[in-house]
Amino acid sequence: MVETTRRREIEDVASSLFREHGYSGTSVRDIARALDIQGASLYAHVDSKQDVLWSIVEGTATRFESAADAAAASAELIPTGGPGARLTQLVLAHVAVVTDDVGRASVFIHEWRSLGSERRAEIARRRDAYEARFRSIIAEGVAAGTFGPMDPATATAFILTALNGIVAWYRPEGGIKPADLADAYADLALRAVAGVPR
Amino acid sequence: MVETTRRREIEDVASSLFREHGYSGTSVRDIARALDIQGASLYAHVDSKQDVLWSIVEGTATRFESAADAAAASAELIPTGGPGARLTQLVLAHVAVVTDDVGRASVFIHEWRSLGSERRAEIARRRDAYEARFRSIIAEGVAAGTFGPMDPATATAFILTALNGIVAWYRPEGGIKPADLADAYADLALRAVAGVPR
DNA sequence: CTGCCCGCCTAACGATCGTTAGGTAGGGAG
DNA sequence: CTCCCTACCTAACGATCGTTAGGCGGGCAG
Repeated sequence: MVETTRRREIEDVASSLFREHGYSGTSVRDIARALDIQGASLYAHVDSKQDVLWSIVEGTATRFESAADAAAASAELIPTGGPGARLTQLVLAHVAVVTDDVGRASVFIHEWRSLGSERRAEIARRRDAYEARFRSIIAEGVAAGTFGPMDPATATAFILTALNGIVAWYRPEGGIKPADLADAYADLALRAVAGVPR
Repeated sequence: MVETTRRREIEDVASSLFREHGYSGTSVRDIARALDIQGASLYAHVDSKQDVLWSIVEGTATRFESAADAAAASAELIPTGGPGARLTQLVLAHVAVVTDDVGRASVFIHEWRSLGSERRAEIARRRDAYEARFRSIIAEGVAAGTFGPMDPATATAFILTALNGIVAWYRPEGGIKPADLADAYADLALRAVAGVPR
């Protein structure tokens, strides 16, 4: 069950259907119809409908984690890289992953609850760890006086849900360049946590 | 089809089930089981499953609109009420509606796509109008130099999705007081758009 | 006491769900 | 030419979907 091209096409159309109608709201025959084949023919390429969801969710989780790793590594290279620079890199990386494939990102963000309990637990754990990257940077900035004062967990929730909210409105054909969006969102996120002269 | 107590109970359990499993992922028999009655018995109180979704979504839309009206009226009374004060009132009002009934808010935010096309179009129109309240205040602040510089539409998307993201993590029993959350989110939103000394 | 209405019941309908079984056309390899 | 494998097909399965029809008990009004 390890195809390359056809399997990829299946996950592509499944992503956009899952994004639009949800996992439960999309039938196997819906996915097949988008590929101009019969519903039962899909089972030559996938084990089950859950299998398709898992591939999309797990693959996207890995892409987010890899991008965050790369962002942390690149922030390490900045000589003056305090919490502000590190948070900026993390936000830029997150937005890039989202805009690179909005369908898959949307499914990862919203449809992971439809997974079976063991797989759902794994994703929950990895999401917590991912969120902790943001939270610890913000906590560090608050402790150093660069940010805040504020509750790091609340600020993390605010920023991360704003970034994930991109999937609710962003359309690649809409004319907004991904890099511009990432820069704008990094500015907004940074200002939200930055210490303010009151 | 205008019950008071039983109908309300039905929409309450439907809200939490729709929130957890989505509209498509929740069956009429699931809703009935939570009320300890048979699936078919629900039809003594509602016209259809879509009817339940519509009641929840339409009622919640109205609550958001009313709260925003009240927020605008209260901001009017503040003598020094510039865009900052008006945006603060709007954010406080929005967060209050969300925390007052997270289940209904979550369904309104995520499940309106499952409505029929005419009703979906109505909600889309009302959401656009609601979003425009935020956008015009931000645009005004940017024009006055109080905010920005930034694109008001992008900033609106950032803030509004952050506020709506509350439904993804907030649990009333979690110990966070709604008023504290609203204050913290208003601070974060205001700082995000505030002009920054760079 | 009688009758009615309200809230729930059981039974069933046609449609659609995810999935399996078994078959077939066609192209590339020997 | 033959064989096989890939990619698809038709047909069907049991389960579950939203919804309708018709019945039944119990409390309230007359």
